[in-house]
Amino acid sequence: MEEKAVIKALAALAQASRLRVFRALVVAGRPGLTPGALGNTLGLPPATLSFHLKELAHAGLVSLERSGRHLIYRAEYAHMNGLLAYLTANCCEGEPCAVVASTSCPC
Amino acid sequence: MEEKAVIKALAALAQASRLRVFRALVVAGRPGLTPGALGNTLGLPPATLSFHLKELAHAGLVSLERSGRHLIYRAEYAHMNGLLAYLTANCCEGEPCAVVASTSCPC
DNA sequence: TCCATATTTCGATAACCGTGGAAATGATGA
DNA sequence: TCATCATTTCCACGGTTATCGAAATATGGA
Repeated sequence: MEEKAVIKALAALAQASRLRVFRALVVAGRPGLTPGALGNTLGLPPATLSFHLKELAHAGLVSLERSGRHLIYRAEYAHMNGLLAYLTANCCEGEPCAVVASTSCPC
Repeated sequence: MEEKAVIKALAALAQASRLRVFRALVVAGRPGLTPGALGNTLGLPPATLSFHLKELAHAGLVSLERSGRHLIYRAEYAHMNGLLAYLTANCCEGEPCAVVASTSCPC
């Protein structure tokens, strides 16, 4: 993962409404959530929510799929894991160190 | 870790200069680095670097210690790990999932 | 005490970001 | 085709952020 993508992802998450949206999608897992459901849960007006979802999608942290007249948003676990890995890479000059924020999420 | 702290940490990292500073400190490990060394490595003017270091310190991502006429900045691994854990908590509705960004860094 | 070096604070500027109402777009079923 | 519901785009406002030169503040050594 490149620095630019990392910064975009971090910036996307560094905002209360977006972090909540993303967390809700992370918890939701495979089935994902529609903007309507997210809006109800989090109490965000449609325009605001749409703005933030686009921001998250741009950052690669969520994906969307149309299903009838609904959209389904899902967390992109691989991208999130790339982000975590970037932050911990080459930690501590090779000293023994348990971070190496693991792996991938096969949800 | 609370949402507010998480957002502060993410915002602190969502900026190229700061991310580079933090990464340099993560790699440096226990010995840490002085602002002078960071400035040389990253080519940042003193005022800019100082601004960013304060930002990182405020976010809890780095700590500093005075040593003679030098300051030593270090990455706060525990805080970083708290951040990673927050992002992956309760992932995927309890489906089996390898994320759970591990543990702590005993560097 | 005084100097040289390390680092921070001040201040000004330009650019970016979050918010949400109102209007537009897109999709479906009748 | 039309009515309806879901979602996005447009727009304007106020607030926050990054940058860095110049000046101020440590600190230790001579």
